[in-house]
Amino acid sequence: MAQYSAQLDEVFIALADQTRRSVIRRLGRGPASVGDLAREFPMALPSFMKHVRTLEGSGLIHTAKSGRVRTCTLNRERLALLDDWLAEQRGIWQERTDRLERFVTDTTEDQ
Amino acid sequence: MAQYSAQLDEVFIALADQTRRSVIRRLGRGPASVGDLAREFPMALPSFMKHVRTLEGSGLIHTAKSGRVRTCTLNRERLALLDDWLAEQRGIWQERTDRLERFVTDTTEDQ
DNA sequence: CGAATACTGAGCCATGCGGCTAAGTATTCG
DNA sequence: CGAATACTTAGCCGCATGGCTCAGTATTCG
Repeated sequence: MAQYSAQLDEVFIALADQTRRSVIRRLGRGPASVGDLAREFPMALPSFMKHVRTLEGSGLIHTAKSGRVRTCTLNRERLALLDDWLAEQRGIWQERTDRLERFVTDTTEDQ
Repeated sequence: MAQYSAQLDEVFIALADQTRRSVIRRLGRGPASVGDLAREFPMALPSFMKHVRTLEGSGLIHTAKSGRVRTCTLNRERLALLDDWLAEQRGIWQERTDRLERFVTDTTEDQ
């Protein structure tokens, strides 16, 4: 569970940057090399590589080197962590709503 | 759209911290004062207040001061930004899957 | 009124992040 | 083989973040 939280940290941190979100969006249309991806952003390659490493570290993408080219692929399953977290939150709210409704019903019945 | 992206930044940044996610979870069960919330975390009040301000800045929570007590309330609608973003991603993947399927179908027909 | 409570503001500090350049390595092409 | 390509490594820089303390303000309670 602490591990789950650390993974969530990494995913949220990875997505808390416009550049990295753009990479995710781009990779949604299919794999691409680091060079191809980098060309779309106004920064030097080493700077861009840091973003790639951050994304890879979070598990949101996978990369593999073949020859001198590193290809990046989206790991769609990883975003399920966000779904899970959102579902957890909604579960908590629902419990509260249920409790409130029970409370209202009960107190109404008592009058 | 650039504004939408800036808002996403703030939401993701706000959620990229264990403490702040815990606050969100806690507020899911109902409003609470800054002091009550802070008591659950091993840090000084001014440090905790920074987290509260970050959350408020992102729009995820709302706070209001009454007397000497500041009460924090969850703003559930704000998490819809995450749903929207996730839906956007899935839309992109779906397009790609559709294209791939069309490609496979077309090339199969040609043989 | 005076003391306790609940923040609030100012400012310090260490660390990390996102950018850069310069130089190095490993493949591939002619 | 030599040049071009595609990263990769190392290291610097400025700023933001997340923690702290200490002192201040505004309410509330006895």
